[in-house]
Amino acid sequence: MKKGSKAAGPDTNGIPSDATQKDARRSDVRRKYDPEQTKRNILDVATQEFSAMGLTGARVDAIAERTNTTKRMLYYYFGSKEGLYQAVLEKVYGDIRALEQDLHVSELDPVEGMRALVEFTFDYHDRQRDFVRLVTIENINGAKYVEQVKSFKGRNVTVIHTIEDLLARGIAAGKFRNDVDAIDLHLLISSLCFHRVGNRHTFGTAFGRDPSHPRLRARHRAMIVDAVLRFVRKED
Amino acid sequence: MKKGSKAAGPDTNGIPSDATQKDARRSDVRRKYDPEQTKRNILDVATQEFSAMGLTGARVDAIAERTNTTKRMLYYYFGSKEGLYQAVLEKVYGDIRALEQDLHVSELDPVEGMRALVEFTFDYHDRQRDFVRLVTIENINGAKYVEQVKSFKGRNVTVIHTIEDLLARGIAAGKFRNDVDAIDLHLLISSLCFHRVGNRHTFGTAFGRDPSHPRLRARHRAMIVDAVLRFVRKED
Amino acid sequence: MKKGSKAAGPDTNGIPSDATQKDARRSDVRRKYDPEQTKRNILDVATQEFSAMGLTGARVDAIAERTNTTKRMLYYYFGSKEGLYQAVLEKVYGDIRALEQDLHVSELDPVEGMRALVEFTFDYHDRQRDFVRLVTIENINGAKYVEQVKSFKGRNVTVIHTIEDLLARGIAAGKFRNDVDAIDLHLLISSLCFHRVGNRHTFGTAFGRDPSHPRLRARHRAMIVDAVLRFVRKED
Amino acid sequence: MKKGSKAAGPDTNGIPSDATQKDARRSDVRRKYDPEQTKRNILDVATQEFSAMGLTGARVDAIAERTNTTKRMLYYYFGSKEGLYQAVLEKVYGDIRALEQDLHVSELDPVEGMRALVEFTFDYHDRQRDFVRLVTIENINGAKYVEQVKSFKGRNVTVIHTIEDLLARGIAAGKFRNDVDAIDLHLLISSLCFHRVGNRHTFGTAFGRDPSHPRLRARHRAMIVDAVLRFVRKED
DNA sequence: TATGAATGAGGATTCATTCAT
DNA sequence: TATGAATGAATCCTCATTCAT
Repeated sequence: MKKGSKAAGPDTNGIPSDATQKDARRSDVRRKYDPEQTKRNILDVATQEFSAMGLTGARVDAIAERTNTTKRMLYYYFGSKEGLYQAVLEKVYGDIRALEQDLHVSELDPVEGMRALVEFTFDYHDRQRDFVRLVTIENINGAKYVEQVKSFKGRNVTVIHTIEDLLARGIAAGKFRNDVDAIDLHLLISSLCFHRVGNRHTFGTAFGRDPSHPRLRARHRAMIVDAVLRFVRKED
Repeated sequence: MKKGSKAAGPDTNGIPSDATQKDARRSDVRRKYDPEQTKRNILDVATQEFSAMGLTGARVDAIAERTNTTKRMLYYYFGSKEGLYQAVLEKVYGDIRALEQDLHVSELDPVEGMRALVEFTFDYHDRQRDFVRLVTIENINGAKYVEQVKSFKGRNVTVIHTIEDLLARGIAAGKFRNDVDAIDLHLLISSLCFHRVGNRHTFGTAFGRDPSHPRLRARHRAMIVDAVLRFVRKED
Repeated sequence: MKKGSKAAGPDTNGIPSDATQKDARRSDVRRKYDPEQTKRNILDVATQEFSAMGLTGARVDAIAERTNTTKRMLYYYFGSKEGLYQAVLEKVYGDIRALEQDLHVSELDPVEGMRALVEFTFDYHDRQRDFVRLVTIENINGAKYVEQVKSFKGRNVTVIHTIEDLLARGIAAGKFRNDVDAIDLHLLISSLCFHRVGNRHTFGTAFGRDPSHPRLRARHRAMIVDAVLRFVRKED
Repeated sequence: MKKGSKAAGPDTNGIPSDATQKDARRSDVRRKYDPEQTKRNILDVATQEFSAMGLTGARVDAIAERTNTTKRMLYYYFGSKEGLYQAVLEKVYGDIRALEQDLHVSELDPVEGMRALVEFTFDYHDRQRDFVRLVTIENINGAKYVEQVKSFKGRNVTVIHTIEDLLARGIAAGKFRNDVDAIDLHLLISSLCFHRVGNRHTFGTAFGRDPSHPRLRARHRAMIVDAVLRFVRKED
């Protein structure tokens, strides 16, 4: 009984993975030799498998099987299972970074900007489960692989700058307290957005509530925004 | 050469694991056949290995090697790798439950009680990394095994009761707002306490800060208490 | 078409290998659990395969197949293909060393002692083709593995001592010249005994003569003894 | 990571290989399509790889990588790995043959001629390590491929003729004994010249002496000449 | 209760070679 | 003539588990 070769894996339970195969086929013409497509296809399937099964749990055979190509190509392009895993991390971190470009928080008033940032963070984690899971998996690996991902550090620097800017403007406007560290605040926001996604299975089992249910989701979103704004607000 | 047989594993980086082997030898007399001791010994080693490597990453051979006994005994007592993993979960959830008994929050004033609860939750997660890791791992497994752990559901019910009591008394005392759901609040507290431990590796890599450093630890503790209290406080 | 799984391999052409399987079965009772026998059996088969195919050419599957046990045991006892190869080297060097003990050259008159040493060296190389081949293979590997073989260095020291003793006594007796270095002489003797075995295939192809044919063998033996004695003899 | 792709391989330890790549580029004009140059380039690289790693140990990918062209060309010109190996043998045997033309032993007095022949043989083996290694490798292959090399047999016939001529003239001059077989003598000379090169790694490991060191080299050369002359000399 | 030996099924990786352009 | 992409068949190795004592 090959565990990894079944269609889904433990975590996907019905909800389609973020990495859709649609992308891999977007060109109308299905050319036979298309390295970019081949790589993308492998990467998408691998993202699913690694995020569903972890690094050790993932099966190279299972990945290859769901690919349009063969196992050999996986090694041809990515060298090893670990190389493929790293490429997945790279892609996933690149994706979130690209999205964050569109958030023009600096143009908003500090309170609204903070709200927008939290909502974006919330929405991103809520939707990009693969991302959340891969981060979780990296922490089990002791962040061994993410260290080598170029887009990783850069991404975090950007976020901190955004938060620093918001805090500074909020303080200047007399809205925010002046004793909050930007990195600490980022940790706080991340915690709130990450945990309910990453640990939703134990949460669901414990309380019979699926935190990804739309109603709960909306409530959590509001709660988290509220909690963050209360936290940074200057009290008289 | 053998990956799993090295003393530590990816996550322990210097800090001794919670499951010390000392416990397994606490009786002065080393009797020749002591099933209970044997089982405890296996369980302690397994806790380290599973929490360090994950379910799929853990190696039965590696566990057996660091045990005072042989691999056969592991199967004799726990039936299979999964059985052993489940026994580890069972033990770990039992431990936290035992500790929570000592928290007599109901005897404190609601604000102080809330502070005490948050601090307890913070300290527990901060110290019991194995617990945090195993919860993480369970979420990668889709909470498949924790569902069968008896002490699991009970534990959560207790926590919610504690929070409901605190909220009710805080509302009655005019200190807490009355629109907070107990389970949501539990999730919020958990998020803040869990994330910084569970994801400390990626956090450390991203920001060059180790969240388990004493100074940072103290600041986080205060911040989280502050954030929770601000969140539940009734505003005029 | 599995190259390595055919009974013999390129070099054995009909002549039984030195490592007979007979040894592995010498106890009348074929016990089911006999680690020593299992190891010996694997080692014997591996000696054949490695000496016939080289380190890279040898196939672990082929070795396992001709064994009384499974491939897994090979890894159980020897860890890896390279580990097994090294164990083979160890055994083969141990064998020759054991044999050399029986040569009591020091009890003979220097000329007769030298003759005996050369004849022994000749006979050993002539018979132990596996040894010769494995040395050859090691030289292709850059002597990478033999360096770690304990019995290797010791063996060579012994030979040099023997030669030094013979030379000294021969010089004292006015029979040998006094300008011969022992290691150089050892190299000379080895060259003559080794080459005709190690390179007998190209030699056979080139001249249509099989140097292992009994008649040729005897002539070579006499020639080599003659050449060595002429080389060391003191001329008037 | 890729074993075979490193510049050298196990045996070259610092000393440049005989098959320099310079040759492949000797024409000033680098024409775009130059089949001869491409072939020569492949052959040179292949000589290095095969002589360093053996037939099974050599990697087609490694060869292709160090080539100015692609793997496909390798198959285009040589058909298969074995075909390429055979072409390398062919080239290497052609080289030695060409050199031997320059030795005009027949014009020398028999003793001097014999000395010249031995010195030439010594020098050739000493310098052409690739040749020595490839012969060694062929013997591991059971001389399977060299049999099909045209220049092979011819070369050997020539050498024997030379030796026969020297012996005959030496006997006629009363300098050489008359009971030496030309092929046996060739074997003896080859042994002495070949062994110290082919087995220099195990020799070096065993005695801490590198036989290719200039001082040792000179001494060996003299010793071998001496040994051969003593062997053929007519005694009174 | 305890143990070293043994194993089948699977798992990652590499190989020489061929295809489409 | 030349090339990057693609591949099936091995090849080495590991895993959780069971057997015989």
